[in-house]
Amino acid sequence: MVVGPTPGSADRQAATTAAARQVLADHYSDDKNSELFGVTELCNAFDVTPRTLRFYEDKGLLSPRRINGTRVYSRRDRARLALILRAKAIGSSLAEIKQYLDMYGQAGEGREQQLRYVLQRTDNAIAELEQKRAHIESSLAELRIINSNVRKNLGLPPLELG
Amino acid sequence: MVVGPTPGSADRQAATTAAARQVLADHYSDDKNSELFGVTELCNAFDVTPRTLRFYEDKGLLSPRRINGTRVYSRRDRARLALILRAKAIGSSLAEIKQYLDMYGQAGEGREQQLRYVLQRTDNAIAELEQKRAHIESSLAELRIINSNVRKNLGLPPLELG
DNA sequence: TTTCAACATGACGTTAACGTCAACATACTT
DNA sequence: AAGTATGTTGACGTTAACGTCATGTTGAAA
Repeated sequence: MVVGPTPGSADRQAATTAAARQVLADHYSDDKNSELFGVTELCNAFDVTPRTLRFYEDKGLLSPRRINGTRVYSRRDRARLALILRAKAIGSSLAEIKQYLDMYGQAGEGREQQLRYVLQRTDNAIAELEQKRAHIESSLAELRIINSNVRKNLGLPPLELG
Repeated sequence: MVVGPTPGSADRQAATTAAARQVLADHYSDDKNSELFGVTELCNAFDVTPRTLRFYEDKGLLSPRRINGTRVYSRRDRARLALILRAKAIGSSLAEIKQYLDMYGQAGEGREQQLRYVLQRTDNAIAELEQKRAHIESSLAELRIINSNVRKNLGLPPLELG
């Protein structure tokens, strides 16, 4: 643990990595006696409509269990939904997200051929995400200059570091 | 100038900022005797179709001059196109991009009321971009764990730092 | 038992972002 | 002059990602 006024970037990265492990753990979870969620519950939690959940199910992105016809979502389903929405927020299509979710499925088992395929895919996905991040950094740099200029013209102090 | 084997993050940020200034300079350029581009020229350069350029023009994102009816694009138009495509790549809609481009327009002049409005908008845009970046960082962290696990299972060395 | 709220399943409608096609003008080459 | 390349404008088609009904079912409350 590091104590101090400005948490270093190392801390942030460690926290991010820990969060990532949790997401993966949820994803791998066996779903046996894990807590279950109803459709409205999930809809409220993630601010989506039932139609959206059904649409994702049609597209094969979600596959909740059915109890008497009614959909019941597991913790794993919930984690997948979170991944879907996050991926959407950075501009991925549902088709891409489907591929994306496959990578979260089985990274431990499988024959060598299968493993190499997963490896290839994650390599590509990582490269694409880094590319997107670079785009964002560019946009941020430009907006900060504009922002700074406007602030100067208004006689305001500069922005704090985000 | 810093010389060394591993260019520090400070260097990268400086380069990014410099690039950002250039983009803004292009955007502010007067367009008088600046080099001009034809439609196919731009299409090849950015890998888009003429239909796309016309569509953006209809939407008010581009407004090239006309010479004898034929569209002629200035350096400024080119810069705007680059901004459009970059914003698209991180999941912005054309409607959002239109707002976005407005912020690049005039950040120097305008009455105080106008300036404060621009300030507000850039603040918001910056916050949203940082949010997207956080999403990307999360995805990257997860994919790197998966990638690392697969590599371990294949007896391969870990990935180099991106 | 009726009633009611929450779920289900089609089926059709809608918006964004272009693709595609037809028909025409302009300009340069042969 | 005739063809060919390159541009223009409609106008309609298409795909993704849902929204919006209409209609039927089911479990719990009144």
